[in-house]
Amino acid sequence: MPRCRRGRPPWWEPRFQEAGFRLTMPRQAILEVLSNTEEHLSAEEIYLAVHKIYPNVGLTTVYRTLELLVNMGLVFKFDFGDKRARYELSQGPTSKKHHHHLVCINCGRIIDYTDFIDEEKELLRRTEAGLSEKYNFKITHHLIQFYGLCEECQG
Amino acid sequence: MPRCRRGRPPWWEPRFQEAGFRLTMPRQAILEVLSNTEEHLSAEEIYLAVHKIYPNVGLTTVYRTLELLVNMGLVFKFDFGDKRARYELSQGPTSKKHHHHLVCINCGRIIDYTDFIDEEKELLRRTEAGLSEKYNFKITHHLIQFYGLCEECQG
DNA sequence: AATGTTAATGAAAACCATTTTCAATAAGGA
DNA sequence: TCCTTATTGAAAATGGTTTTCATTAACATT
Ligand SMILES: [Mn+2]
Ligand SMILES: [Mn+2]
Ligand SMILES: [Zn+2]
Ligand SMILES: [Zn+2]
Repeated sequence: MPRCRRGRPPWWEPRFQEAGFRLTMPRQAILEVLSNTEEHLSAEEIYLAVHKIYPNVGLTTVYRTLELLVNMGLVFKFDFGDKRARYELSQGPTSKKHHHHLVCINCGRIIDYTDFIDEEKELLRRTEAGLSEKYNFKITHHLIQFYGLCEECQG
Repeated sequence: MPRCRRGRPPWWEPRFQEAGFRLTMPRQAILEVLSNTEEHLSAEEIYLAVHKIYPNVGLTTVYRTLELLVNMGLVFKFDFGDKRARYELSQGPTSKKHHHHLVCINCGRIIDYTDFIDEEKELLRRTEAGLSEKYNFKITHHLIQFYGLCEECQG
């Protein structure tokens, strides 16, 4: 199993360095897969993608790596209601910023949206401030999803 | 197993009537349990509560009934990240209205909040309207949860 | 109140995404 | 290159939820 050293060092390398985790080939492969997709992949989907290039990487490692990446804050883990966790790179140089999701309850399609987030941001800021004070609750993050029917699933 | 007929007919009776579902004892017992709690119970917790009064009601029936109630819109199903679904009566004469949740990532405590929902409502309305138009997405419902540390889990 | 139809039920087994176990491997420092 | 030990893969276990299927009971009809 050859070491993964194609091109320039990826942006996540220093994150592993400073955290003291080993930057192994399976971990790099998983991060590459997540970097090169627009979708919200499940663990098994990531496993299959990695498996094409490195057939000896196991599903267990995919689960373990994803847990690590979530703990490191490099990856977000979502539940869109289809009985399996789905993962998304939390950020990155090329990637989009923080966003919320539209979830089609018919076909399962996920739409990222950032459009109305400016109005939302202000509300969120106020709401979080109010809640923090009222309940003395230290908010760290939030989950906002809208469910409904996508364009193709209406009519 | 005696029929459940204590006191005045509960508010959900007509909902079963018109939907053509049979109002059985296990179903009534489960609705009673959900009516008499402030918590967000799991299927097993509901099962245990029902089991105290009707030991012959099975866990399977609890799951099936909850699925039915969710489909009927009488109950909401939530994922608060503790590996099991949690359920809450969606409304009712005495119950509180639509609300969102604060989830403590340390102790798992769930706080219902309705306080800042008036400001939120307006934002939600605008956001949903904008999203609907932009993506031609017909929004039916939403999920909003704030995660963080509750009063007792800080400092 | 008795009957018939069939939705609803309970116990056990199956399901399946995820986690754990454990011996083998390899990343990175010395 | 050698050592330490974090990391890995295969297989087994886990655990919440669902399915199966024979039995029961809700309730519309007598
Ligand atoms: Mn996304
Ligand atoms: Mn609630
Ligand atoms: Zn759709
Ligand atoms: Zn707490």
